[in-house]
Amino acid sequence: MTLKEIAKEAGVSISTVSRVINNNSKAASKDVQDRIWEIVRRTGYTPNSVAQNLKQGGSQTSEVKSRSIACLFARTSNTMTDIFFTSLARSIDQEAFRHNYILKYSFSSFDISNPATYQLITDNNVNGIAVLGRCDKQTLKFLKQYFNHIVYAGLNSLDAKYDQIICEGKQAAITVTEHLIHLGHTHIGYIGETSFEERYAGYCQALSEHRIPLRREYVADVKLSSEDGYRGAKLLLERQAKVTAIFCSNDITAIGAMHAFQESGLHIPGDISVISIDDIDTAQYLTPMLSTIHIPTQEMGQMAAKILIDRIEGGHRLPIKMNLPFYLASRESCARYKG
Amino acid sequence: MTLKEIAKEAGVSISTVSRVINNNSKAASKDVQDRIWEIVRRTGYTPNSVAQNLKQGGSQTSEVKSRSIACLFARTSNTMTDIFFTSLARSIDQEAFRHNYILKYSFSSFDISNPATYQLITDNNVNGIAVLGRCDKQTLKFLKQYFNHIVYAGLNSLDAKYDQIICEGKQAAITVTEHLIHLGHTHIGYIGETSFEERYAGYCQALSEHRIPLRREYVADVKLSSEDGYRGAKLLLERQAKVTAIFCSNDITAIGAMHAFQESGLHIPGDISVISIDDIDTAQYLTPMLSTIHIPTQEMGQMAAKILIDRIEGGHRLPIKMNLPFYLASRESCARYKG
DNA sequence: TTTTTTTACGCAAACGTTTGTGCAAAACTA
DNA sequence: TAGTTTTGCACAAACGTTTGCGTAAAAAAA
Repeated sequence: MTLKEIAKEAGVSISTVSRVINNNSKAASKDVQDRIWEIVRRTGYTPNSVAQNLKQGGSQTSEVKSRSIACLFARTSNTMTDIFFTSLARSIDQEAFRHNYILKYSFSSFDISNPATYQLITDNNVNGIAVLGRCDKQTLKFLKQYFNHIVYAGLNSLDAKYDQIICEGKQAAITVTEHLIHLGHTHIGYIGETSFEERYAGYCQALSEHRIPLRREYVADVKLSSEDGYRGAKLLLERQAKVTAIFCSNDITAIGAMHAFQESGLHIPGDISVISIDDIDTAQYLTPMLSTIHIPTQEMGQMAAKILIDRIEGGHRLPIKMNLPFYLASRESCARYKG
Repeated sequence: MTLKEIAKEAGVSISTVSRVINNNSKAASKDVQDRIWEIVRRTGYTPNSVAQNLKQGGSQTSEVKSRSIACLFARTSNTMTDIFFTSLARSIDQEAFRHNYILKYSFSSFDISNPATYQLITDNNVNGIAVLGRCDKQTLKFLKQYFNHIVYAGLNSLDAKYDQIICEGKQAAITVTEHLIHLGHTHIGYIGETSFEERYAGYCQALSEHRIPLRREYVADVKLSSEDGYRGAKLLLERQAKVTAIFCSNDITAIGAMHAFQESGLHIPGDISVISIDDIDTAQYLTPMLSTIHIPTQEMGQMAAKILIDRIEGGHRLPIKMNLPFYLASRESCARYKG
């Protein structure tokens, strides 16, 4: 069904049909309006959004009513199975829904050779993008060329010129590490990523501020899956690192690490304390219940979507940097050091 | 940049530019071609996909080269944080990528009042859709009107007229239940969804085939989060159900259930065996390691994408029903009944 | 040299919309 | 009744493409 066909059937011109459907105001007589709407309903006509967009938007970076946004995952790793990013994206989706926006392209890792990314960039139907996770300046600069509106959401701060929703990963790491220190631990291990990693930086800083030497053999540089956590813990065990507490980059990694320790007969938290960051849904149902930092992914995604949509609709304002608070969910996996 | 501008600058007609860029064959003289490509490169021209699509596709259900597909989540619950669906979708994304297809609209739950769904349906840029998870006939029928190509992926079979990739959830449930029975258990509980649920049906059937009465008080009808699993287990404990083994709908639920049991001082598998379905990454790193059914989500997603793309490109053939095998990952959480 | 084929390119229509302009007829005003 | 405003609608241009058709010039064949 097209406007043309409706027009023919109703015996009016295309423009009249278009006006009736869009303005639905007094662009036509009651009689004509009724006739048109009847046909629309009967035939189940829906406007061809492609044509609409062509007509309205025109040039590539359009500002038109496609009312859609995209999520881009900054890290090339297996982000889509990473619960942190998934719930962030999901929350963005939900909030967008409330504003009658839609989220497409929610899978694409940023990779210009990836057709999804390419199509995303050249597709003038996307009004703005949310960049999720650690992202370097070059990439952001590049994206800025193609998208009028960008909001970043993640664990580390950016240049002040970008809209950003952050929950300070470094601070969280410091909080975690100090929690262990306050419990009397001084031999604190780290399992997770280290390079360009805020959480590792926080770990180092907290140790240094408390005059605790950073020992290379206490650090297992691994990726962030359960398997990696398991391997990381095994590595520390093999090295016979005399750690009494472990800080894992995230909960998933912690699950793997805890298993490795328990497998070796160590008791958590009796023999070794474990703590991490994320607070995924299952964290409080593990045995022992995992102490972790709660990151408000729900709120972060919500704010990211809100700001993005606000930018799209409200024109330009000064960039916002929004800091959302985390909190320590102290549960069973950490105990006071009894030396 | 538009064809028009390029044409003007190169001193040729629009059609020539279009032909050069698309056919890149001998539609123009070497000289003209070079001139055009130089301008294209210099200005970074990219064709306006909206206009392309309008021209080519035309009507709503187009068959054109947008090379994009969509995922639709059949269940309205929190599917996007459900690891099972996430990894399915992710696998589809990866496979699509290999074929130079892209996956957009990966979040949308099927809900016609949801603008994402609406836009998805009226957006003629999507060549086909993959429906993930339990889906009733009416919905499929409805979708069939709007999409030329549909493939279903999930745990239960459909009418033979649809392309479908399935891993028999009912069979998996039977296998799980029989595994418990073979271990000597006769008082077997169930935690998870029951209505229209293949897994529950399998549980019932297995019990019945082995002449074990189905007891209502052994069944906790809950949703599928960890919290629900926890509550389900608590419920059984409160009822003082004398179960010696529990079958949970999925791993996430099982994590919550295990925690509830352990919290009550029960030992797994010493006092109670727990088994479930999914085999998520963390399952083997839990303590105790979770016995579960491994569902080949990776392969399922891959096949779904393959078939969908094949349909899009190869025209119509007879519908395929593909059954992928599961296997029992027997780990620590189940033990022989010692009565 | 003439005829035929090929090459190289332009013209214009079409895809389904939106929207400015124009013009009759109907409804007011004087 | 004549003049003015309003209403109701059609015409046509435009958005950026693709593509069938036409044709002049160049190349090949006769």
